[in-house]
Amino acid sequence: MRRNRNEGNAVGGHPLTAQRRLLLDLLRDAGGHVDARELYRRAVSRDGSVSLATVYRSLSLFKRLGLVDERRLNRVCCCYEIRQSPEHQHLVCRGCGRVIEFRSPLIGELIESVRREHGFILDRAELCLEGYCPECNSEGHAP
Amino acid sequence: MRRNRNEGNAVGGHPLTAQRRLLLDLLRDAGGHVDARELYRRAVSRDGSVSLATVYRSLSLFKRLGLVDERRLNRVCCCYEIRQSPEHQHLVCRGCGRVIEFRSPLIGELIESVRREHGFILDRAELCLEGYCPECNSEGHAP
DNA sequence: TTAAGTGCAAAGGCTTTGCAGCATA
DNA sequence: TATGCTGCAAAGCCTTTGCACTTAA
Repeated sequence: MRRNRNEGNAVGGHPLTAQRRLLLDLLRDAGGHVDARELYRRAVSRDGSVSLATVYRSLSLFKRLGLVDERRLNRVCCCYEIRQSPEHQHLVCRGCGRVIEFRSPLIGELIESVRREHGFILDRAELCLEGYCPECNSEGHAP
Repeated sequence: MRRNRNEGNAVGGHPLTAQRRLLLDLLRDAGGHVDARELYRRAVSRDGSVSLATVYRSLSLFKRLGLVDERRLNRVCCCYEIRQSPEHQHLVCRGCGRVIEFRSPLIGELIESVRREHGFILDRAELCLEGYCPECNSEGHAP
């Protein structure tokens, strides 16, 4: 893919090239939990000439601009997701591998209590809960 | 280091070799937050012939046996720590990099609420809070 | 012309694995 | 002897980086 003309909107002062637009679209469609490799695969299937380096560089830019969040949902690699309005956390099922998003007011309370007790100003809270979902529990997949 | 005679206690049915004993000692002394590379450096300084492969293999064994916990405190590598009685979580300062352990009853409440609302049985909760500690805040290191 | 984005390939860093040798039972 | 641990080296992955080319202002 040769770089196309700036496609209208810029992102944080950086031109929205065709590659960046494609990657942002894919991230939006994915609705979260895509790793760089998978994003690259999807990008290539739409445009065979996108490079993996551009995927990483774009993700790095999106992170800096606060457009996407980087999460560690497994041991090996990072997952990326479009930043959404409500703060949310993840539940990972060790049995079937699926990831569920959830929200809880307790997270906010926790952050506030840490600020009160330790004087920390927090700008990022990442909570990863692992266990077994109801289905895997009932089917005896849990150990 | 040639393998020494089993030094008394076995760990989970596996012999406590000199290497494993050394690594467990170092993990205990470290009191948490050591990555594999650092553990390897410390091990080598006490015994020049320990290999990095043994460090990883031992850590993997310790994890399986539940002796150590693996944490992701930064983007790059894992940290390991001896499993301690009280559940605790980590506060990471983005300014000076120091890591503070803390406990909160809210974590337990959170796990219970997830069980109630989603039916998940959780066996691992990893919370990583990032921000700026009081010192870095007052010195203006925070952005 | 200048600054910045891209693709390609190579390199970097962390982790795992294959293999042969040796120790323990 | 048989099993399992170790060191060494190589390979595997994920991610970053150097370079030359191209594009847009």
